[in-house]
Amino acid sequence: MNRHSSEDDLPASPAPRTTRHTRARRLRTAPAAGTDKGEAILRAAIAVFARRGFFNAQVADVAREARVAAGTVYLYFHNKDHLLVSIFQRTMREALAEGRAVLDGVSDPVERLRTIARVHLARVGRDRDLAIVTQVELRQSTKFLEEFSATGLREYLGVIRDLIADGQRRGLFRPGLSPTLTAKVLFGALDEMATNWILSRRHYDLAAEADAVVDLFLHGVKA
Amino acid sequence: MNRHSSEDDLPASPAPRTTRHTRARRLRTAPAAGTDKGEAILRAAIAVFARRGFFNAQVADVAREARVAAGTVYLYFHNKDHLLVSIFQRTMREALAEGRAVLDGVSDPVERLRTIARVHLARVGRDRDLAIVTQVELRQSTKFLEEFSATGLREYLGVIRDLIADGQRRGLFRPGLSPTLTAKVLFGALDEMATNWILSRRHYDLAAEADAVVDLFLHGVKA
Amino acid sequence: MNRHSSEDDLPASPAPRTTRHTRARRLRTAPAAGTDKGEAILRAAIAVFARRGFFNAQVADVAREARVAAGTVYLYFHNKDHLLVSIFQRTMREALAEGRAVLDGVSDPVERLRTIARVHLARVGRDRDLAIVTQVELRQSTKFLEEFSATGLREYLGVIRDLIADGQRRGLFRPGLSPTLTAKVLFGALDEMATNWILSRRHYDLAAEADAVVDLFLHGVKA
Amino acid sequence: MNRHSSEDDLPASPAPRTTRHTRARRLRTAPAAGTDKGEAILRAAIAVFARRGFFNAQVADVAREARVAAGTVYLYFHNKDHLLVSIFQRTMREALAEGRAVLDGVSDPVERLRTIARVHLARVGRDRDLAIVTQVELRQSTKFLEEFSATGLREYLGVIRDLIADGQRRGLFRPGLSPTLTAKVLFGALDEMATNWILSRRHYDLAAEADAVVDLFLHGVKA
DNA sequence: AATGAATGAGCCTTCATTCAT
DNA sequence: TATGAATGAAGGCTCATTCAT
Repeated sequence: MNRHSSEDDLPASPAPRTTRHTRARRLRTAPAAGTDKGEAILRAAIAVFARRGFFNAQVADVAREARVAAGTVYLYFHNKDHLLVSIFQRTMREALAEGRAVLDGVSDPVERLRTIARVHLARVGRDRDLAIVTQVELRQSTKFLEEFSATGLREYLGVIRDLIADGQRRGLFRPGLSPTLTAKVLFGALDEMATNWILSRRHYDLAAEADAVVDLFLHGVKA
Repeated sequence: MNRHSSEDDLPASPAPRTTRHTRARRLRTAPAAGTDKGEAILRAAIAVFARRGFFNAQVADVAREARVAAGTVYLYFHNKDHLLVSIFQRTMREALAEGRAVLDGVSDPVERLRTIARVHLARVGRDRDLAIVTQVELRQSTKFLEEFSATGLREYLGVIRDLIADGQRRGLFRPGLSPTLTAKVLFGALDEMATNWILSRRHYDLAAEADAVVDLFLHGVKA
Repeated sequence: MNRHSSEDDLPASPAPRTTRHTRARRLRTAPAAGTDKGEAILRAAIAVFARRGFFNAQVADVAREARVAAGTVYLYFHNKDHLLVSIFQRTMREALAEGRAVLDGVSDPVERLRTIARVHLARVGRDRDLAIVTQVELRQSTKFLEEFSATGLREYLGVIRDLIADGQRRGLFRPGLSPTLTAKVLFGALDEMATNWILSRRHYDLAAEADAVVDLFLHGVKA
Repeated sequence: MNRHSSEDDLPASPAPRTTRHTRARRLRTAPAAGTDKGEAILRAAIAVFARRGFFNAQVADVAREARVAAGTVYLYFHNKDHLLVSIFQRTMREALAEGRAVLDGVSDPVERLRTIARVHLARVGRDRDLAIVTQVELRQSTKFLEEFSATGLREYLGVIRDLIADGQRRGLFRPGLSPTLTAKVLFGALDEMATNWILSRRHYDLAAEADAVVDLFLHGVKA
């Protein structure tokens, strides 16, 4: 983790230069998924980072996995770090987009909770390599974690927090609870389920546990 | 993370080498805490790993922080990895010991839950550097995480799981809950509180949140 | 300075390739100056080499400066070295041509000396970028220097040497002097004036010093 | 020529740390010549740079020539550039010291001139590898040249200039001459003799030409 | 036991050059 | 002719580890 370059967003095919003298390659925000080389490199990075860990993975490994020359990686990403950051940003953006889309028609706080939990775990459970990267490799350093925390997590916790507050206003949830703390508890529970799933040898259905977690979150353990 | 050497336990005062070129040095299991150089090196490692991250920290940094020559580190620890593993093992052992001691006279499941939460967060909140290492640096790779999971976490979750099952038997907790999942949820909640505290700029009292978490865990959010 | 390709001369409009995969492209000897792309590339190279130094300059920089694609450079020049060699050869040729033209009607050895010095310094002082390349960048390696020495310098020194010998024959110059050494001394003096001018922050008139140098060369320092 | 590190002076055996936490290795100014590793590396660098040119030389080559591991070079020099800078600084310092020592008892301006020329050419002629480095490799970039100019050359020219001015005051030299220009002319002449000697295949005695150059400088070419 | 100079394998990144379009 | 995306060899530098003292 040498230098940080969080300026850019997602990689893509080297974009047509808008100005003549663009030195630093501008990278488009959304590559045509599955079509171009940047996409292939990013996929390769996910696989390689998951397999060997970010620090042990070599850029050459990623290039090989993407069936690309080593130098080509640098046409699409500023450096090794940027690969990880890009994976994170892309994942976060897609997750939040999916979440918002799914939550769109749901106004009942309880139902929203259930939806969030299901989408969260279904997403993680869908791509094990990606899950390893986001659940493990991304949390390598406080630097990344802080970025993670500052960027995506804050927003995610915000959604839950608002939902809780809304439920309290509607009289559905206990008024004494701190929405912030409550949001952290739910996220922590889901995150732990995810991490446990990754570390488990068994390939059980992670999403299937969403309802149980929400049930516990709603009613507690007390009889 | 080059090679792995999980064979040994905690470092200690270097035993006399039996042969001249003993590659693997024999390290006592339990160093007289706080007394010898191995202890100083371990403390230094915690500080340095917290400050710069495990991968960016150099063994020479740790040695300097411990006011010791670089080579000396290798008299007490097999390699850089072993420093991290030792920190983890020592922390885990102490945490479990403290937990057991405190839980010793407490039989009421609810009270046990409260105790666990308080001790957990108080421990993390007591030493920020150590917390950074255990909450962040230790989770760098699946390799470490798996060891973490296999060694300490399993036991920790076991304690909670048993407690839940006991509560269920006593009719205190809802019978339908999976003790295992329930344990993960509680651990996840506490762990998230801990990680959030580390990433937060504010130095609030982490332990103070234990009761709120337990209350939520016990009664859920539902009104 | 990877490979050397001193076979060819100046770049020109790319000749039609005879075979499909002709590795060495045939380049005309004398491009229509100022008209074609090769000329633009050469100019760009001078600017870029002067600005960043030959080794730090990238071929892509030259291409960008010439408003041409990177690959186009290779249609006109064999490789990066060839750019430098071409600059040198062109400059040398032009300098010698100008020198000969100006010296054409001058037969008096003293006047010839004065003319040479004036033309030399005026030439260097006319184009600072080019001067940087010829005075500094071109002298990077013994390889280039040897070529420089073998090609242009030898001829240049020859002109001075003959002039000195002629003057001696005419009884104008001291008979004891070695024409060769004397030529080197004059060239060294002029060259040093040129290099000093480049390194100086002040943009004084270099050519204005020609007469003083010649005066010194003619009469020495002795009172 | 990537980064520049002109802060330090000559390399030497890793100096005993004065303070405990010296991160950046301080390098002593004058290594015990011929005794330590830094010296050996510097000698190796001169040989390798002379043989292959600075840019084409690899740090590994230098290390091999010095019979040292590649990493060891970095214990004594900050980076590749620093090797070249160190050669230059050391040479300059020694040359100036020798010059001053030899000039010490000489007050007659003419004799001083003769002495300077002899010492200058004798020095260059004494070590061909070193001469190649200082006459050729060191003049690679304006960056180095500027440093060269600013550091040693300025002082060198200053000595000649003062000598000229002194001679003028004493009525030995022509009053109309600019001491500065005159100094450049002499230096340029000597420098050219040196460079020519390097490029020449014949291994003639460079120092032997000193008197002829000075004679020309004193009396000019005019009969 | 302790030191710290020395080692050398390892890796990210650059950039001259190619070639399909 | 022209393009510029792709290539991949090359090399400076780091740093965990060793070992002579």
